[in-house]
Amino acid sequence: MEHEPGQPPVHNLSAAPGGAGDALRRQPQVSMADVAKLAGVSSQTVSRVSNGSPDVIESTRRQVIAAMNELGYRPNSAARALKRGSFRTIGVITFSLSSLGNMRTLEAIALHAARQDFAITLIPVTAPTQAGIQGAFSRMGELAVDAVIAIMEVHLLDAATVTLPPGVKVVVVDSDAGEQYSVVDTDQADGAHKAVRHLLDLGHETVWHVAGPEESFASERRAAAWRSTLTAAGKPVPPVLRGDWSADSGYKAGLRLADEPGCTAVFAANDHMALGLLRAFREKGKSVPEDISLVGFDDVPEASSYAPPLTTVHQNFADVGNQCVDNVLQQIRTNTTEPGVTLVPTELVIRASTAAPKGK
Amino acid sequence: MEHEPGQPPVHNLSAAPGGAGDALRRQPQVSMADVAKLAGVSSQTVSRVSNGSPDVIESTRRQVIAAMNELGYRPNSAARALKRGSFRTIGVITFSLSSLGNMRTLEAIALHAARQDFAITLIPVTAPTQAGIQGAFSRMGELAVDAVIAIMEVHLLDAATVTLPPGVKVVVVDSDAGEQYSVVDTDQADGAHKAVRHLLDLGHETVWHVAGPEESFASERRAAAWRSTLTAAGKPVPPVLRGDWSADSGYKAGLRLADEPGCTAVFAANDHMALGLLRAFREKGKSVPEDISLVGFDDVPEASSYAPPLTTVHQNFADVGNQCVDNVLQQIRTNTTEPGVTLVPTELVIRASTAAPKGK
DNA sequence: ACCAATCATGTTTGCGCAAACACTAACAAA
DNA sequence: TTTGTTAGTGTTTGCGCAAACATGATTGGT
Repeated sequence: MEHEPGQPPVHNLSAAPGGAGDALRRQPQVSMADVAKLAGVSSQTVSRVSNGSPDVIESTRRQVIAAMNELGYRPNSAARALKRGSFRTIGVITFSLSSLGNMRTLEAIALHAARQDFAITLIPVTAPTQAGIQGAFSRMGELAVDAVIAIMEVHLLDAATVTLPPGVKVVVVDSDAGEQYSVVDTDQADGAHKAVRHLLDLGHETVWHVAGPEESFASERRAAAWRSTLTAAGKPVPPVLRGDWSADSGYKAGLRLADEPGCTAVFAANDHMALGLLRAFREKGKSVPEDISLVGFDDVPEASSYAPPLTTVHQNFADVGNQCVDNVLQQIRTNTTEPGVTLVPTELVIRASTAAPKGK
Repeated sequence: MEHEPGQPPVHNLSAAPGGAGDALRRQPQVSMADVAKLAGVSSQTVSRVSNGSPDVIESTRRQVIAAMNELGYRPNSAARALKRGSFRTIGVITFSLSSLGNMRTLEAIALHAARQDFAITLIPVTAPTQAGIQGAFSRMGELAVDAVIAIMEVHLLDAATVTLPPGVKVVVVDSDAGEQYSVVDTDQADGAHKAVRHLLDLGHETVWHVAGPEESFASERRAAAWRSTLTAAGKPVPPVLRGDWSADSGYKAGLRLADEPGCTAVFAANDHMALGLLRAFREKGKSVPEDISLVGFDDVPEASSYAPPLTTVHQNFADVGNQCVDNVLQQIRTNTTEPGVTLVPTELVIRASTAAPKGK
């Protein structure tokens, strides 16, 4: 077996060139030509080695690699990108990263993309305004990304007259724009359904709901699923309380709910609001789960340390991220744009915040 | 005022070119030459307009911009980077993003960099191993970033034989490697000092400490400051309990602490562990702050909804991020590398989890 | 009217790389 | 032998842009 075909590209060269001297001005980069000269081959051969072409005889390859190491050669990705017309880069547009879910998703995206040798460029959007998004997409264009993953509410995306360079693929997270874009998201409806079903199965007459903000698709879909599950079970649908995802808003909702006589079961649209509810119930002298059962959504790491440990719907953010990358890469490879929705399943994690209602 | 000097670069061109047709293969990008032809000028003039050179007469500029818009021209950043030798990109290396602090810092970095027209490339490191870091830095080299911000424990950085291309600047967060690198970090010691001081001032005999993992510099510095504050006050120094930042580990520590007879005040190295402590104390029948006072660190958004609302040390992650970017940009501009430590102050947020000890 | 000093623009060049093609040597098939 | 055939390598070319320099068109000063 002389030189097996398709050797992996030679990356990861160590040993930077010497002392960089004065290091003012842009250091003359070591180019393929330099390596070629030292190795006594043509620069094209260096290119071939650098790209793992199988058509290089082993001895030559070794010489070239030796020369690369000696000079500390690093491929210049600008030139490479210029020539190839691709940076192997995916742009990720996000609003606030401060939501746990977004961050986890981003992390998974970055990891998964790296695995396939794609880099991630982060384009943060300051304000959820037309201008903000417009600017982000514009920057995208300049950055010559091969694809874009947008982690945001899609109605904002629509509002902006998106002017992506033609040929750039888009995947959207957290939206219902499956007809226009490729969408990947947690199966919100299924998760909410499981949560409500669980409470109903325990024997509760009905389930109250503390929803997230109206602008959030995730919130709206959880609410819709809550409602439809109740309706399907022939249970009354109590009025929706609305929070803003924060523990504080949950606390406020909890204060009201604690005074609601018939309320024995609550489904909070996320764990942080559930935390607020827990606090409110405690202050009002309602114990969980004896007086009121509570289910959250997200399964934040601390959920098991809430008092009591929270029954909640686990979201698999890593999977969402992976799916995004796979989807986008697929689009790049096949050069097609395929709208559609990919749903990532959830899992109900039952802990100590739910029980059968007292009377039963 | 005909044409004021130094007009801002023309970015943000709207109106993508028409229908992209079949859109297979790499779309022939609209180049400066195309714009030049349409505008009836040389491509150099287009370049000048694109870069906001003041040496272009207003009428010409308008023509060029019109042509740009008509064709949907977008500067090709690959070519630009090739020519200029800079991508205007900062690489950010992180381990897990799932820590609140890291993600907040990252967000601030992204926002602040964008403000100065720098892009962010995310380089995630899977495992805290030599190989992992090595790989990340290697990718950095290929990505031709102008600078690197490493959000990680620096001992890992040291362990890797870092081979960054010469001329790339580095800033490290969360480390004490101020002699080698430029370091930006929360003033951990001051924060911990404030926390302990607060408890002492309330009249507690001493303060117990639930530390983070030993590998963490943040954890170690908080612990050191806790110790020195006690010592300076002439108080006994109880043994350190050690957690791993998780609420669960805090819970376990809390179980032990609750049985400790003389323990009336605890300083937890982060809020999540404090949450676990709270739960343990509750289960053990110890009430906070009546029996035991507790201070956390981080000031996570939910801290105010803990039971009771947590007194904690607020970290200004946004500031850390901004400082990182400023620092790195400064290094790029002046082309110098200046080791040193920038400390971002903390703030003690007093809520309901601390009080004077019962006897007093 | 002359020259010089602007100013606005055009021309040439090459950044580093890899696609396309050209070439050579070695060997097999006819 | 001649003619492919292939494997390994070299040569040319141009990606899109902007620095450097060149040119032409205005000015203003004398």
